[in-house]
Amino acid sequence: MTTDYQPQKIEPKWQKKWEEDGIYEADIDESQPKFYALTMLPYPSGDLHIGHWYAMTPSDARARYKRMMGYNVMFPIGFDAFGLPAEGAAIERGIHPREWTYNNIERMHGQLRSMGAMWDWRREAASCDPSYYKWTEWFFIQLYKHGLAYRKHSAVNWCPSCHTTLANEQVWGEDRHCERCKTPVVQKDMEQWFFRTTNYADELLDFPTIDWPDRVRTLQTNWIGRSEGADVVFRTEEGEEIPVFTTRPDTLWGATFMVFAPEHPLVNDITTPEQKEAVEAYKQQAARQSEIQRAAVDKEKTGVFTGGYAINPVNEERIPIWIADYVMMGYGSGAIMAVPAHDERDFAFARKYGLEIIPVIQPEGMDFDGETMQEAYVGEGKMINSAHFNGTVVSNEKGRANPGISKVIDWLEEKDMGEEAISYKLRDWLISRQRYWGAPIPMIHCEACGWNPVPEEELPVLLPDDVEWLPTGESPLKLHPTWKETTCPACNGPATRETDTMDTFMCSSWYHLRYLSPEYDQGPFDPKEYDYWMPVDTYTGGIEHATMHLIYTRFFHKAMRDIGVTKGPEPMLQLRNQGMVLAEDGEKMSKSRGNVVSPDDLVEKYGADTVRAYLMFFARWDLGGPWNSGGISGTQRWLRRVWALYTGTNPEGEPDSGAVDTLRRKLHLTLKSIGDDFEKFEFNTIISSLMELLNDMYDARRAGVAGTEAWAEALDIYARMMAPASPHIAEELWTEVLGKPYSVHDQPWPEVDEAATVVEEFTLIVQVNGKLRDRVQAPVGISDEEAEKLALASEGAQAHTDGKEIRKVIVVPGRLVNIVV
RNA sequence: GCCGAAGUGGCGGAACAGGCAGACGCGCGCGACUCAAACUCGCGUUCCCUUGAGGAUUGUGGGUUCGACUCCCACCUUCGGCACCA
Repeated sequence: MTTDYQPQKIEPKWQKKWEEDGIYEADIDESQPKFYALTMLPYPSGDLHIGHWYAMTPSDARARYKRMMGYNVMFPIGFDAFGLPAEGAAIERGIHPREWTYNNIERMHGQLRSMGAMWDWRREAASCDPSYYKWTEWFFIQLYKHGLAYRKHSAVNWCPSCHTTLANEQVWGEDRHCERCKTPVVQKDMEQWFFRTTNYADELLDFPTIDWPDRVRTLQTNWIGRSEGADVVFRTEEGEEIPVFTTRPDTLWGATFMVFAPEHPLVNDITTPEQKEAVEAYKQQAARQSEIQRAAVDKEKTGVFTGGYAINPVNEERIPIWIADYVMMGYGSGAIMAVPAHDERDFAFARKYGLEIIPVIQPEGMDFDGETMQEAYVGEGKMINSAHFNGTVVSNEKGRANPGISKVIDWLEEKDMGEEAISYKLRDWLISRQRYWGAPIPMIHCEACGWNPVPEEELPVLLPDDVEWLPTGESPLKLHPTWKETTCPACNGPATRETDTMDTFMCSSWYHLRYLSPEYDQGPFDPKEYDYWMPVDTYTGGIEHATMHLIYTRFFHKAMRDIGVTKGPEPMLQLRNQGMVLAEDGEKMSKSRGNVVSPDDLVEKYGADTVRAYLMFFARWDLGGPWNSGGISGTQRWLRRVWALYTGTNPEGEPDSGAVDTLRRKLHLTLKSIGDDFEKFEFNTIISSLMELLNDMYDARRAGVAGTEAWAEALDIYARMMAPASPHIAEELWTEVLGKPYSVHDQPWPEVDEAATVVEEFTLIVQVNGKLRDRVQAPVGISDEEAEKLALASEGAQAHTDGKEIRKVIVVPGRLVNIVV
């Protein structure tokens, strides 16, 4: 009667039935604990690739496991559907971005269904849908009304290939390239919309209530880049204030010159006529350089004297002001006090240009001389050359924890020369994009009234359909003849709409909220759904979003909490990152390299259950690694053997003594470890445990266990344990082969029978000098003395202790005996 | 340069509150089934040698310990992130 395992037949059948029956539809149910399992939403590129499968199927398996554990689990899916590739298709092939996007979504629906995941399709959301971006616009207005969205003129990152500005987080790597298209960005002076992420810098550094990987916390912490120190006000000779930020106010007496960023607004005022030419030349060169990119990493410092002087407030010293491109306009105040004796960069600069070096911190037993110092001293010591602070101890601590720094800050504040200050590397989030396919920024500009938000009752500001793309790559919104013409909400006079759209990371900052109630039209989400489901319990996705999406979405949540829209400190309680599946050659998969692994082909050949299991099995989920096409036959064989075991004929015979206990013990130990592994996201060992148990079940069947109660129990539990990883075959075996009530996915996770795992005997390891010499069977609970006796008497021990003096015997109860000779 | 992660058979990987290294799988070898192949099944598979009561072995070198893949110190390699951040 044995038929072959035919996934191509069973899988579509069950997928259809599960969806028709709505078994994965999760609704509010106060009688059950809720579990919101979320996986990062895909961009509708048109093809679900193996990386999506690698990210999603273990997340699905774990959501299924949680469901069987008695949680009311919601596992939604949707599309991050705005973005540039759709416009690329429009330019290249003349297809409207909407059409291209929805065609792709349609195709990906099929692919997502082929996975056999427990998506609740009723909760699907696509960010490009007007019913969605209406609320993206609405959120913008809330941020604007609460002073968290603002417009400013500044130097911004421009991607010449995408024809748009980018946020700081979206510029990557040494060559400062666009995160999306890898083109090096250039600097442009533009007026743009920003969100005040920096208001939340300190709160974003705090991860008290969430279980997130250290790696992500570290990346975010470094990205936010908090430094403690002081703002100190220097002055020009004319009395103009020059605020500077320093982390080392204790070295103020060693400031022998100042350095301004070339773009610093005071440069023109302080430059003397004699220096004008040199300064102008340097400024131009610096501007050009930032455009060509600063190629050299360790390039030599350059700079030019402005001819101007500043007064150091602590000692009234007159010090020269230079400009140099190692000072950035975007950090601190764009000007620094230079203390060459105690800062490596300032030291290099001072030596090169022959500037004075005055040591002000000195460790015990040293006698620094500015003329002869070989390098900057950055360690601890006592203050010298610092007036009444001489002798003050300076430690290696940062900020207030350092007694020297702390005392100087107190004194500066007392004398009104400066104050304690904290500086961050984090910049405000630039959200304007000069693109068409994004959520419109719902703002209107009027010559008379300035900027005003579109009245909320007029939302959404819809994207116009009749648009044209020029080969220049410019946004069609700007070029549209009438779209931007409107009236001012304040004075009713003629006004123009903002033609920029929002960064798509704004859309993805709140998609987990739209999933709650994608049809809801009284607000971005139904508060009842929010109160039941939020926060997200488990969030899975790639590490590459550590300093982009994952910072933005935390900011968004906190800002909205302060505005009164969301609740609680954090949106996602637990985060786990999967690794990346590389191509078989160890390189990144890409169409141009031709090394892409297609999940569709694999599903067609092996079935979804095999692909799912292999993705869970072939690598550590958090690390990923190169694809190995050969290995998949192993998981395919496993499922075939499972099938054969359930559908084959069993040999006649009575069970061997002990075989039943052995099987039950293994069964329940496996059950226990699989549960632990699901909790810990260790998916590879889940599959290997199932394989191991299967081997033991074959052994048990050979030993005549088939037909016993324990055998029936094993078949029952095994099918349930497989259900999360390989849902289709589990259902077929459960419902059709075992004839149990549909559906296996509505069954509770089996309970571990602790009694079954108990053993009477164990293998006692006998070591001599830490080396394995024998193994003997011993009863559980054996006394240390008995164990020692047993070990000493063993053959292996005898051979290695013969004629030697036994110095010591260590007994580890229930494990081993180590004899030291 | 700074921060972080990872180094275990031919390969992917198991095992770490310190206690049998190499589970599970791929690959490979031998055998069974077959006219043959595929499938399937069984056995074997860390390395070395003088083949046995043998030795070595978890990137390298030290250390702690009766005992180290696991803890500590130093270093090497690979991969990610940041990069003149004052």
